[in-house]
Amino acid sequence: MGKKKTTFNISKSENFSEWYSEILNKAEIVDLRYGVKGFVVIRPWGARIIDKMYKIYESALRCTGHEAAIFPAVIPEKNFKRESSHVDGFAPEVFWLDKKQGDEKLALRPTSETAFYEMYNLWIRSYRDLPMKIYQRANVFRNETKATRPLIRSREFHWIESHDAFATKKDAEAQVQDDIVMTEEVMHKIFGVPFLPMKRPQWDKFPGAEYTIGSDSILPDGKVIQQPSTHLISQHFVKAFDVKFVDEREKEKTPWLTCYGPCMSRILASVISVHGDDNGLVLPYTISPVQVVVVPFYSEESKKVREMVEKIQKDLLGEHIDVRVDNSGKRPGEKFFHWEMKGVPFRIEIGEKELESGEVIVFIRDTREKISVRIDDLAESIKNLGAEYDSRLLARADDSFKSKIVDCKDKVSIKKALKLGKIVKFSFCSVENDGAKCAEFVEKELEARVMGIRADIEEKASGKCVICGEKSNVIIYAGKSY
RNA sequence: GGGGCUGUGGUCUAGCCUGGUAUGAUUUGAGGUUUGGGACUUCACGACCCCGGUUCAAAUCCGGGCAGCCCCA
Repeated sequence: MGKKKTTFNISKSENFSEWYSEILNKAEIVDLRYGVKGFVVIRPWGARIIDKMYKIYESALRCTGHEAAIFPAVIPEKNFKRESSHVDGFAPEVFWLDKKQGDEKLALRPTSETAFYEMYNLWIRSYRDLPMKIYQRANVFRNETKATRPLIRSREFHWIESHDAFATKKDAEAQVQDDIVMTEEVMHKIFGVPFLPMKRPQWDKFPGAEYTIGSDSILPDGKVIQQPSTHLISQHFVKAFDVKFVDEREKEKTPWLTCYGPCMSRILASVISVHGDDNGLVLPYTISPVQVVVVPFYSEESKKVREMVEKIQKDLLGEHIDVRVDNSGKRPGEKFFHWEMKGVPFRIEIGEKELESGEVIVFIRDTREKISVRIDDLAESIKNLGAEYDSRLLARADDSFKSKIVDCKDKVSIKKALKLGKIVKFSFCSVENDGAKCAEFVEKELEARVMGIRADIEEKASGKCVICGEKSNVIIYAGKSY
C-alpha cells in the first residue's frame, strides 16, 4: 500500500478558481512561469488537444466552402484606422511594434478584419468571385486591461477567424446563421460545451459590425464565458476599405461581409472546466490526444503479454484510434493516477490473466467503472464505447447547463439567482440604444452583464421591463461575467 | 480599474514577527530490491523573484518594480 494522497488540494465544487489553476498545472496543459502577464506557454498535452480541436473545426469550415489562408501578424496603422468604430473599439488594447515602417506605426493584430479586407479590395472584382469564404488559424494579441486568467482571458489567444464576403445581405445573414449551426455542431455536439446563441445589444456589438451574435457558455463558478461570436459587418466597414464588385448587370455593388471567430484556447478552458472532476481532466473521446492507454502487467515470462500488447496497439492504430502503451518503469497505480489526471477516456489493463480469458479490463474515465471486453473485437468495442462516452459527457453537461438558466420576475429574484451562479432571463425594455440605461443598472446594481436576446428562437416578452417598469419588448439573459 | 494575499532547489514547503550556518518532502540522475491502484532503499545534483535602501551582517526590515493567486468592479 502506498501513501494516501489526494489528487487535488481543493475540489472543483468547493473552489472552482483554485481547482482550475491546479488542474492546468497538474494535467500539464499550460505553464504559467513564462513571466509575461497574460501570456502562457501551452504545453504539449494542451497543444495536442488544441490541435485536435483546430482540425475538427477546420474540416467543418472546409465542408462549408471555406478556404484556408495565412495572413501577416502585423497590420499597418493606416489599414487599422480605416473604420472609425473599429479603431475606437480596439485601439486601447493594441500592441504597437517599436519598429516602424518609415513613419508608419505597425500593430500586432488584435483581429484581422483590416488585414483581410485590404486584400478583399484587390481580390473581389466580380459577382463571380463571391461568395469568398476564407479563414485562418492565428494567434491574436490584445493588451487586456482587466485581470487575465490563463486560457480564459489572455493577452494572446489562439483562434480561427473566418472572413466571408457575399453578394447580398440575405446571403450574409444566412452565413451568420450557418456560423451558429457550426458552433452547435462542433463546440456543443463534439466538444460537449453547451451554450446559448445570443444576439448582443446594440451597445455591445463588435466594433464595426451591424450586429453580433455571441455564444455564451458558463463555467462552474457561475460566470458566463463568451465563446465563438459571429458578426454581420456593417456596410460602413466595407466602404472604408472600398471593397466592391460588379454584378450580373454590370452594376457596381458593395458586398456584405461576415466574420466568425472560434477561439480554441478559450474553448479548451470550457472543455476542462465543464467535464473535469476531482481526479483531473475528463476529455471527450474525440479530442483526447490519447484515446486509449494500455497498461500492461508484465511478469517474468511476459513475452506473450508483450506480443499481445503490440498486437492490440497495432489493431487500434489501424482503426485510427490514438493509443499509447505505458511502458514506463512506474508501478501500475502510479500510471493509473497519471492517465486519469490527463483525462484519457479509456485504460486497458492486460496481463497473464487477460491472455487466458481473452478479455481485457477497460477502465472508463468518467464513470470510473471497469468492464471486461473481448480482445478479438477490441477496436470495434472501443469505438462504440467512445461514442457512448462522448454522448454521456454531452448529456451531463447539458443537464447542468439547463439547470443554470432561471426565469426571473423581479430584481430580488435576479440577485438571488445570480448569487447562486445562474444565468437569469427576464423581461426588458429594449436592446436598442434606448435600453442602455437599464443595462447600466444591471451592470452596476445587479453586478451582471446583459448577454442579449436569443438568436436561435423567438421569445415573446410580456408585461413590464423588470428594471425600469416601462413596457417590455424583449426577453434578455444576463449573468456574472469574466 | 480597485482591494487583499503571495513570491525560498523542477514542484510543494519550514524559516520571516524578534536580521547572523536555509527545514522537510517530492522530483530529477545513478545503483539495488520491486511491479494487478500513488513501493522501498543508498548515493548525488539542486533554491531565498528583480533593483535599490538600512545594517558589521538581509530570505527576514524599508521603498520601488515584475509576476502569480483571490475577491470586487
